[in-house]
Amino acid sequence: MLDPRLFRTELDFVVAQLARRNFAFDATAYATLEARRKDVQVKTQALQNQRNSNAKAIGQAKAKGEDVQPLLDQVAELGDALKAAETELTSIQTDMDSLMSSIPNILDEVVPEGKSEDANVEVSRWGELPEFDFAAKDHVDLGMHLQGMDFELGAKIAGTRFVVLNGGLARLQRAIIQLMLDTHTDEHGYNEVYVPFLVNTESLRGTGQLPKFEDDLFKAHSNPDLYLIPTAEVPVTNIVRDVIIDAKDLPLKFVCHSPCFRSEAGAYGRDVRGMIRQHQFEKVEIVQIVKPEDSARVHEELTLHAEVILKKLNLPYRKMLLCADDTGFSSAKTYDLEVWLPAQGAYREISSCSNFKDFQARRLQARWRNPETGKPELVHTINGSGLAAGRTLIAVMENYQDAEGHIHIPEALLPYMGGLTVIG
RNA sequence: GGAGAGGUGGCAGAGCGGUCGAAUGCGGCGGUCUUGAAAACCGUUGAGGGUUGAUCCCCUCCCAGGGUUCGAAUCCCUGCCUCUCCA
Repeated sequence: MLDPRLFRTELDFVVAQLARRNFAFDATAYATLEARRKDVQVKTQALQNQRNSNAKAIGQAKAKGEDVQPLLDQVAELGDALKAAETELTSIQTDMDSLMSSIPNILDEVVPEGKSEDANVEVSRWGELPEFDFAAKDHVDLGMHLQGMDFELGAKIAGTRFVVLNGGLARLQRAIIQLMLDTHTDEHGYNEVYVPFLVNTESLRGTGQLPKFEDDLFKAHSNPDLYLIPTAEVPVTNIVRDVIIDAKDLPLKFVCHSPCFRSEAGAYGRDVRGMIRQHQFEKVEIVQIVKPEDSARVHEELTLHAEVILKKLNLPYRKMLLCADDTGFSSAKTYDLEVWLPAQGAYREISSCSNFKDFQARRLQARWRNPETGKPELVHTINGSGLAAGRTLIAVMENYQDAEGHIHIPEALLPYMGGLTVIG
């Protein structure tokens, strides 16, 4: 949610900024609605004031034992007028709210213009690409060869875009998750949390998935108020919903491992092969709740925290600054980390680190008490995958394969593999 | 699954349908006293919104949503949540 005051005071600026996203904002319709809101709100409050003073007068007259019937007659029609005004105001406010909550965040000034991922800007690149003296297999061939990855079984049990991992590969994914959790808690100072994987509409509204992106979510059939989380960002960030945080407790740093569930409604036919795009995948999410003045710095820092995992696994990657059109609805600025997949000969997204500034905080009413003003002010929220575990598994498999189709365990994962050094 | 109790300000805890945004205690903040601190005493202390140049002022909020009433924290209905007892 954007600051309503911004719309009242700098409408032209807002319209121009939203245009960068290709978001056509109807300023005229907004202005009309806003004018009506003001008008009806003032009217309603005047009527409420009248009702209150009438009631008070009647109470006082009654206390003195006076006859209140004349007063009662006097206020007879007030009730209907007030009810009508309140109904109209509520309806305007509902319209205003749905309008406002469907508007994306304003982009950071450094975000490049662009209408597709081709316009994303490479910020940095790390690692040396592996060279094989044989034809590198992709993770699907490797996984089937090792009898550790079964898509047909996933399809039988659940449907398309599901997988069953078996034996060493199942353990490898768990090792990857543990490495991430240990690194973020022990080395980066995050607090590990375990959270619900089903969340209510309030929570999804708070982080921005609702109302616009319901199609991307799985909804619980028996309880229409519950959805499977598309990312741990939702439950974790909602920890601070409706909270006023002490300045001394900031920043709050959370790390959370969870499964993620996505309908992939807009992705028919994309990445249908393998584990790249599944309805269910594991992810370790890192989240920071910070003072506004810190968010730009922390966004860089948090992205580096995700990069540390790739470096520990010695996986080549590049960091991309997403362009205007590729930046998510709630985000002001996003870095994607893309890992090298030898079989595809391409870099693929493995982490997305975003600075939401106060956009989520305003929806969440997540605030801190600024000691300088003494007032509650909105926090900034920042999060990123650190990393997507399923895709990390793929990357490890493809980058650490040998000519026999065996997977050599990266050194950083050995402590978690129970003595296993090679899968195959 | 059955029976009951309850959800009030940062916390604890009052509140005959009529100056109740809400007693009181604790905590927080400011002050007096003190060499300093503690104690004691005095004062202060919720959030959102409207209006305004800024105050004043006004509105809303006592779990959520409806209802009754001139008037609801208080009465009625529904939902959510918490607790106790029984199975």
